[in-house]
Amino acid sequence: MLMSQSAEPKQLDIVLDRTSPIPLYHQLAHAIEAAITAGELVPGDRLENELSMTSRLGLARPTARQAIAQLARKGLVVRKRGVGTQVLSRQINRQARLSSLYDDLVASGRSPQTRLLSYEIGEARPEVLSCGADIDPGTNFITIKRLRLADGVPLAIMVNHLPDWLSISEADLADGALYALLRSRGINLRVAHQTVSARLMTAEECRLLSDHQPSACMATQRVVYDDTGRLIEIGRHVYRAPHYSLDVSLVP
Amino acid sequence: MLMSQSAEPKQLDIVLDRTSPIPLYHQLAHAIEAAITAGELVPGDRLENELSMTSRLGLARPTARQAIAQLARKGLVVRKRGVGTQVLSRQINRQARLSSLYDDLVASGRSPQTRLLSYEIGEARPEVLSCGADIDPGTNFITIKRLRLADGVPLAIMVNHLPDWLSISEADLADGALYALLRSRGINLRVAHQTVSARLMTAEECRLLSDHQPSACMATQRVVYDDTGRLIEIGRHVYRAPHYSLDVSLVP
DNA sequence: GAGTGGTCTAGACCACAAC
DNA sequence: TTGTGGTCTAGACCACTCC
Repeated sequence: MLMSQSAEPKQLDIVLDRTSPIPLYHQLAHAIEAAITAGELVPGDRLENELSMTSRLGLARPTARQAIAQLARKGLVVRKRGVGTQVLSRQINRQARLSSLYDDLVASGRSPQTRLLSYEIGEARPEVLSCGADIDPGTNFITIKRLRLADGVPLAIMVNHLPDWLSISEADLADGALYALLRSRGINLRVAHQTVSARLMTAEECRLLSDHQPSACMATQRVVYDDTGRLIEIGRHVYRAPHYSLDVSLVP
Repeated sequence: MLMSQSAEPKQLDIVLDRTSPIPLYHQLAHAIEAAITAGELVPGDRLENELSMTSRLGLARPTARQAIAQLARKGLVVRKRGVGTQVLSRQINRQARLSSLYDDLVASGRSPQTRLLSYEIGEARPEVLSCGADIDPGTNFITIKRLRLADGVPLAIMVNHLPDWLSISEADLADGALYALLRSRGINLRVAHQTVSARLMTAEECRLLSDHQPSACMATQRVVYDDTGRLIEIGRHVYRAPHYSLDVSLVP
């Protein structure tokens, strides 16, 4: 039912600004994506073909192809030789994001708080060196331990190790959103490797998370780099099980 | 330390086969990737620049760009305007795969077994309809429940729902590798959405997994499509906590 | 200023799908 | 046979980085 052929491709009302510093292929991709998310194009609809689109918009074919290829990589459309380009179901379009728990809580309308439990600077600890990243042994790391609460309820214990050239101070951590802080410093988080496992809480975790009986928790470890390959963060987080689930989109 | 500039870009010994049906940009990307994984290019090395590479190999620039852009998207190299293209650390190159537990066990040298607990065909159950995928209510689904063991030890309980047009029979499931089976039918698994959470086992899970005391488990739910947007599988799996961890690479 | 990648053009020919 | 996307060429100009 998804791939029912609509007989006629839909022409979109697209306006390109050639004076803008934004690349044309990006403007085009954005316009098509907007039409899809706005429901102007629904799953199964066929896009206007490349030749028609390029002549109508006054573009060269490779420019339009670059835009559409981007959407195909994102899983918004499928391209089939001899057939055309079709819009895919919105359900499969969610992308894996490198989001923080803080952002997730804000997005879901809850009010997160953060309590800084400890802040230390020192040489890389064994658990940092053993995380799989290649680390210059001389590098100093800032180690922070924080408790995250949502609407007053303890949710997670977060231990983060950050290279000290980032110069993150205790004051920087006051408002709690570590990834927002990094982004504001012009760091583009690029690729992360994350391991997730489940286990019973330790007694200390139980105490910090105000659980009276030991229950299950989710333990994550992530290694985050920036787009130039610099190691930015190693995080070991423990989440109260019933209060948190991890959403991941996999692209094989 | 990672981004130390090597003064001289390294010229690779690349042979392209213009009679091959494999696209030139793909041959080139593969050759460069092979040089990186073989250690011929090490992290921090600079790639030969585009103009030199294209004139040396007799290619047009867009062709070479397409190859290098592919590697940049995979996180193998970084490109910087005015600087060049550098090889990134191998540590961050692991990609999220849509792998099955079966493949993972084989890869780690253990011998997986699968026991089929139940096999039913019927209309979509509520838990299928509520999974977030848009499903034609009339579609029939095959529901299978399996127990996965590694070296004789129960590891996971797996419940899968598959649309019946796939015509998966009980016999098909004998050797256990569901994803391998799907691939052999020419289905390209494309995008999945997966939710992971931790909780305590239920009594029945405890019994099936031969755990005498209730312990933590990891529960995953994944929705899998193919590259044309067809719904292929909905899976709800429960893993014994200490025996399994999920590896995920995130690309924001 | 020299060297790099980023964008864009205006074509060409081919492979595949549908009719 | 016609229409579609897939690949490829041979250039052009621009923006950024480093010296």
